[in-house]
Amino acid sequence: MSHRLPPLNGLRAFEAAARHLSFKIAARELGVTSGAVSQQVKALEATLQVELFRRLPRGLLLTDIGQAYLPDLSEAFRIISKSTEAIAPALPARKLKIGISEQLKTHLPANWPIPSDALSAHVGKPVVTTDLELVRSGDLDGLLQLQQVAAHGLSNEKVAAIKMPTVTEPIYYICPVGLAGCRQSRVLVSSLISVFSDVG
Amino acid sequence: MSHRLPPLNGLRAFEAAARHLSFKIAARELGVTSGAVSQQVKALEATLQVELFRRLPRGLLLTDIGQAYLPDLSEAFRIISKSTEAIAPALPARKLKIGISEQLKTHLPANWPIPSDALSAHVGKPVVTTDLELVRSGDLDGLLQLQQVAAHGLSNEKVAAIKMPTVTEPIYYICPVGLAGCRQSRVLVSSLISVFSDVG
DNA sequence: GAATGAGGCTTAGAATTTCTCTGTCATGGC
DNA sequence: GCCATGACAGAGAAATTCTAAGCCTCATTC
Repeated sequence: MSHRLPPLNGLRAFEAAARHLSFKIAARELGVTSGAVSQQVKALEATLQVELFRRLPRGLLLTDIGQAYLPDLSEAFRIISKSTEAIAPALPARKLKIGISEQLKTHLPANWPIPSDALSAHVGKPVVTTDLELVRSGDLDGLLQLQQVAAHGLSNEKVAAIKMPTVTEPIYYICPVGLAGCRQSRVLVSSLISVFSDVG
Repeated sequence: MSHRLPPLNGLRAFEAAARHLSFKIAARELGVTSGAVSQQVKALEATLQVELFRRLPRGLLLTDIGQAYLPDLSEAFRIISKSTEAIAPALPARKLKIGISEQLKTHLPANWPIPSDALSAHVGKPVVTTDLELVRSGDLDGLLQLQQVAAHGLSNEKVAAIKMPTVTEPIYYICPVGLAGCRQSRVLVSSLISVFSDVG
């Protein structure tokens, strides 16, 4: 059986907004701006030729059609979420935001993480910085650099090494303690080991 | 309840390929190239960190994981398809491929159909041509032009009019008889009437 | 064995979609 | 009246998706 499906990302935006009756809150949940949610829902309404929401100055009301649509969509997404969890228990919540030092940057490929590499699903494009405060504040999830620095309160481990002709430079991964052993971090570390060398 | 969802378009590609055990056939069903399906499935596998297919020189086999995933996905898409049908009975199957004459083109906005307009969900970017054979062969779904021409075997109707200072130019819509009254055509015609004038 | 066709893979770049940012508008509360 | 809130709109940036072309591994035919 072949399905005829509307824009799936638009459905996701609608479903989140319908649960909260708010583009603003849905945007936060989806990790995008409210303008993006607004555009997605509007495009979906145009495709379907139906009105799903009544817009108020401060929030949304579901139309009867929107109200009828929501339960099935929520159920479908629940099925997808549940079955995805069953086959891939550790689906990453989002990509890690990593900072890398200028020095380390020269050793990495220009478009690291390589788009076709599995790591790119777990780590976003890095920011070039060594500012620990960005990690402490939560703006970044971690830092990768070649210098060892004091990083009180954070996990600070030697995770890989760059073998050069005369010396071996260790790579340090500094991140909140809670993220140190998480799946994304583990994938990041093993990717670094395959690009460079183990800390051995 | 908030869902954690993998790339939905990737799921769509996987589900179609899994039903057919063929990227080629799935591509035909989805209206894209097999390369596109291949890339989508590969990206999904990378995100989930699982193998969903075993690739053979001529076709696919599902892995155990892929086999486990398929029924739930098919069910979720069936729910979405069914509930979408219930609220929007005439979801367009695809966008109409329309040819417009050079002359008519000068009267239309440069980026017609306007992306934010409802028509853009029903009609793709037009091709500039007056070649009726493209309609007969199925390469185009219809032609819009200002000259009346003989078009045996096709529907050939005056659908709107351009009011100029000294004269009124009718717009002719030529298409296969079967498409003349379909939803996309009707949206197209009413859009032309709102841009220009009724044939009155 | 050689030639050919089938279908998946890969890559680069084109095309499209999605996103962000900024400013506007209509409230709603003080 | 002022300010805050949240949806809307548009332009352009960013990301994703797509196409086209060529490569690879078979499987079949001559």
